[in-house]
Amino acid sequence: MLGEQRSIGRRAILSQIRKVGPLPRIELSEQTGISRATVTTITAELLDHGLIEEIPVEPKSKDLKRGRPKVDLKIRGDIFHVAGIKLANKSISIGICDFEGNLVSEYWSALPQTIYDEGELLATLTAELENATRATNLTLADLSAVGLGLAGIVDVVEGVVRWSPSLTTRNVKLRDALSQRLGKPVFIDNDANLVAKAEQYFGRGKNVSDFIVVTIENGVGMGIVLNNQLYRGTRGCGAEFGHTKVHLDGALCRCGQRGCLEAYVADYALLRELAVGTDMVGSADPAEDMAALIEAAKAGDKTANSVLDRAARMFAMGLANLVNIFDPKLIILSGERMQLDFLFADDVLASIRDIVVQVDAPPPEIIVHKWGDMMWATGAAAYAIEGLGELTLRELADNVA
Amino acid sequence: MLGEQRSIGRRAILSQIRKVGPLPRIELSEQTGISRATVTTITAELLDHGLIEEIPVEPKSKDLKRGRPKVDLKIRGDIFHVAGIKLANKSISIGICDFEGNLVSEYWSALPQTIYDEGELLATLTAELENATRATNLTLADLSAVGLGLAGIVDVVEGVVRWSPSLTTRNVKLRDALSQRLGKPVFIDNDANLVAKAEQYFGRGKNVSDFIVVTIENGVGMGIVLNNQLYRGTRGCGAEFGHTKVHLDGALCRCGQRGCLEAYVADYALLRELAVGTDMVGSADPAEDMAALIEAAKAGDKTANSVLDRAARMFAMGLANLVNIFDPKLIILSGERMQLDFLFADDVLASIRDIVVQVDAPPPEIIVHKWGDMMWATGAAAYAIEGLGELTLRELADNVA
DNA sequence: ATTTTAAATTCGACAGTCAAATTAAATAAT
DNA sequence: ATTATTTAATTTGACTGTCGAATTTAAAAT
Repeated sequence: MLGEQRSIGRRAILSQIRKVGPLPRIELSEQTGISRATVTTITAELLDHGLIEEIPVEPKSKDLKRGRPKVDLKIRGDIFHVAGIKLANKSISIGICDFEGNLVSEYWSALPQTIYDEGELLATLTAELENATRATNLTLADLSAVGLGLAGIVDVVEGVVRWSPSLTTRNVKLRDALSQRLGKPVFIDNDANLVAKAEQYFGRGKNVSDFIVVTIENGVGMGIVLNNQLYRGTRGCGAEFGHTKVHLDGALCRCGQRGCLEAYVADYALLRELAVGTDMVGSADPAEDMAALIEAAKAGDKTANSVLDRAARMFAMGLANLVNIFDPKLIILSGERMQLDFLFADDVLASIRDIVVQVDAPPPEIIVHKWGDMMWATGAAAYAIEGLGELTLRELADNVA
Repeated sequence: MLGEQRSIGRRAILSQIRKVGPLPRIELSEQTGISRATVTTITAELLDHGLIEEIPVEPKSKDLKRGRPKVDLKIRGDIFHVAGIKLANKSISIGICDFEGNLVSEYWSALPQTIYDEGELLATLTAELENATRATNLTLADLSAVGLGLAGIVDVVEGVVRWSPSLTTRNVKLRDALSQRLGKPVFIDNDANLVAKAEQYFGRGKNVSDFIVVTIENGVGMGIVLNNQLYRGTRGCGAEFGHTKVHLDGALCRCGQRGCLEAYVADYALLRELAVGTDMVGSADPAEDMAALIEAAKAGDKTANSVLDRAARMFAMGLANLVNIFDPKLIILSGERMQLDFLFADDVLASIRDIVVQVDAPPPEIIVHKWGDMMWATGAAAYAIEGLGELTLRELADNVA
């Protein structure tokens, strides 16, 4: 209980500065409800520790006013650098951000393997991190923290990967192992959650307290933000949107079960339908086949349209269920795969409105947000920034005490 | 920010006393992390205002120990009495509780109408409340607050019933209207949420921070407790579990849409299947028909079993989706309708385990909790108690300030 | 009676917030 | 140029509230 109150204030002020960008103390006071006096003392502390900085001048804003000019405060970007890593199926992407969240450097690399044992993965991650820093004027030692996202089931509290398609063994204590190896704090999470983090920090969820992010990559992922924080189930395996059942004894899913949403909307689900009775597919590359499918549909091919149509309707049904369960303010469909545009078509989104319980209030906003390849890594970096900020604040509290 | 810290302490201590029953100050201190000194001052305040009381003696516990004996503190039941009202389709039940949560009196009455305009409903509620108090040695004036639950979509923050099958008009400001009429605070909510409240305060969710309650009455309802508090969507229309879609273009639901879970598991859904091609149903009373259906199934009738079987599997699928989305620690199937036992059969619950994403951690516990008729009203009363406690604490803070 | 033990209270130090007064830094007026 | 005005930020002093340590209280053990 001791020193707790000040910690709350510090956290409130720091996160407010991060959220609404450069702003003067007086507005901080108004927005947080903390008195000017206290804002002064807290910001002095944060300045002292280098977490924030005053912006030299404010070049003469809109209208010239008299009185002592405001002094803007902002997060000091150059105090820390962090790396965000997204480990994908056969590739890895790494983004290096400063503490303000500016992407300083991007790195992408193909990987020879898809599945690793713990030692191999640690070695690979370390090596690729070094590669990524080489492209900048930084070294590995300059990074203050690392965020890592990978597919699978991740116990965030313990830092353990319960299961991942990228790992040969279960229950790998990846966070601590990597942290020890790198000599700096590491934060790991499921990759769908990282997209939610990216949206929350840098994207369309920036000032929204409750929203849901649905991603389509290979599978269908989901991140839930409630009350400004990521909701993870009790075992870290909630939010398995792709494996919610949309049909009793339905189509077979990669996971071995039947009727999963994923088994109706993922690449493989669409392509296997075409495998019988058409010659539309057959190249070795699924991406190529998907392109052919979409092309055919656009050209008016009835079979192709039928396949895509059902997928879209199943997807709409899944989304409608999310609305019925969560009644969120906002759903963000986030991803980079343009070829899945058909799932995000306006009429799909419109049809959701019809299969949702009706109220007088406006239905939740559903928006499509297309990101580049770096989105995932950015989310991982956001997670590292958040964790690092928390660590630093705690350290600060201990120092003062 | 002023006086806030003390408020936090007060709330923590009061709710801890309520949660773990009579306990001495020293344990309060340990459990809340608040120092003994502060516990003394806060409990003194609460005692002063009559919210809690010391239990005269603790008759000599297990082993005789020396030292100053502990003095247990408990919520003072007789300081307040509240009524909880559940407005059902053609009946109303009212429970009167003391501030400790003890059910002092139960009342049930059939209603002549199912749907009311605002004035009629207010009059009915007031009249029935008076009837309910008549059975006790209390009068309406002795009630300090009233909780009311009814089916429909309720905006809890504004106290407005957006829509209800019991009301002829939409957007009725029921809370304030009833509050004004009765001259005491009123709290209203959706009835499924009230069951969750009942479980949280008096039932199986007592010391669980995150759980989901599914109720089967006429429809299928759900209440979600996350982080110790009820989750309501942004428009107060989340948690519509009964209207999540389990089949694309599926069975027609009462709500006019297709494929709702309710359209597969509710009474009317089962009976309408039997209406064609069997003579199993046909009495005027659905309850009687349901009994006949279940009887036939037990006797081995293939059609009856087929009907019940599909309903059970659909129900399991819906529950599995909840698990996949929320990954809760606990799901409580709460209700009184024994005739729906088939939905709660062990093999149904077991089958859920198979259609849920597998992890090493144990799957969520799914328990069946059968309550009596008063459950709903008890939940409404719990809501009133909670709200009243909050009001009283706020008042206390203002008085001191 | 006296000692021992443990709960509860009291006391004084300290942390932290805030309103009000003061200082700082700019423009406007003379 | 100098003074007045205006507004942001800081400083000051009062006050709230928490906590550890010392003290008091109420019992059993000696």
